[in-house]
Amino acid sequence: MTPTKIPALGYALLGMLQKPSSGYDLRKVFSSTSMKSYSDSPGAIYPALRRLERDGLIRGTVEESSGLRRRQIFRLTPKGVSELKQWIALPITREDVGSNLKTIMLRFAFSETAMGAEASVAMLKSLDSALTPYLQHLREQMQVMMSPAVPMSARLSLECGIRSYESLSEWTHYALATYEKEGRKKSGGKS
Amino acid sequence: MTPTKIPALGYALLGMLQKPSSGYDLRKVFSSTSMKSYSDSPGAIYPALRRLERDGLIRGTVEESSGLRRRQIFRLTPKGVSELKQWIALPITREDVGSNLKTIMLRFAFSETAMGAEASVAMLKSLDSALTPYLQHLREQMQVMMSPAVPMSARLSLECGIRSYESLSEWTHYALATYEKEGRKKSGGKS
DNA sequence: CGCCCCATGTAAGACGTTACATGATTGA
DNA sequence: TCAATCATGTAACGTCTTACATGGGGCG
Repeated sequence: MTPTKIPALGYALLGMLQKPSSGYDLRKVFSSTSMKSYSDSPGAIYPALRRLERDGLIRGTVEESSGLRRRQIFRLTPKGVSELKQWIALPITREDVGSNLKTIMLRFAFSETAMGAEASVAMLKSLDSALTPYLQHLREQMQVMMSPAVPMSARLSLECGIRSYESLSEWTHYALATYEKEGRKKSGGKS
Repeated sequence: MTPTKIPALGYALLGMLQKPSSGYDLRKVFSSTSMKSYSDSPGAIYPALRRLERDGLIRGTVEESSGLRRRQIFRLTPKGVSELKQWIALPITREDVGSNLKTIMLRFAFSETAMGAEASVAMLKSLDSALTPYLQHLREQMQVMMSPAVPMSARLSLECGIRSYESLSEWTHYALATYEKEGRKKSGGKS
């Protein structure tokens, strides 16, 4: 369906554009948050915006009224909204957990606004499921690394990864509990 | 001094080449570990190796004796060794901690073989120093996000980052303690 | 003999980085 | 009026992705 594959930066922009913004606004957000890893340079953002517009996922309208200067405000089109939702709802695999964790967290951050709390909860469950086998895989690698031939810094480095995924696993449970609490508040105490 | 800037993949290869290997060997390691995020495709690795060789950082020699088939074994040149050391010894800044953590951990993993345990310890201390202000920065962002206008998934996403850096901080202390223990063992109990 | 794995490569295209360019507005 | 910031772009360059190509070796 999607004619061209969208790179990570494109999806980050789509997610941000759930609130209509100019390219400059987006750049500011990108450079002031951890999203700067998706590039905050104009040479990346403006071409990316034009590609998204070319593909009909966003549309820009010039704003003159605000007295300042020609500013292009971009908004998601219906097609853009559905593309964003589809990206967020993508299944989470063990491989993703290993190499695209940043992207997964970005999708999660956008999930509630784009698709509601149920989708966020679903993502958390999916993430938790992918995490278990991945952690097991890492622990197996640790067994291999226990040979004294392996330098300690390499072993510690792997240990750092394991700890970080353990902490992530704890976070998923914490986040799920948080959503449960919220749900009870909204639907009235049914104790 | 270095004529061309070396991308992350190049340094990953340099580090791996502390043990002489063929391009195929490297690919296998890359795809079977978390280093696959530096790309495990031949279209990236072989050109990268050629660039490193062009810049005099590695040298490849054909091996025929093993009876199998034409295989190029690459080794670090003295220039390559010093480039690798210099990369590992780079100072760790708050910004690095935010956007290049993966690279930092890779440098640490290589540090002991390349420069000895003292360098690894120095990296850990440098990392710990950079971590404190970065964590503070994240906590300040959390204050901003406490507004109810911010969707919970976005807040949780930031919380995940904070926890992950807290866990990293604990790991640095654990790793430093591990090196201290090692040091005592080697230099004989001076209790 | 055919098939799959070893081991190496190449070509097209898309993308990001870097650096520069442009003009209009605000503040000193 | 000078500098800085706002807001947008463009061009060159290098690199990665994807997909394909090549040829020998072992195995059934």
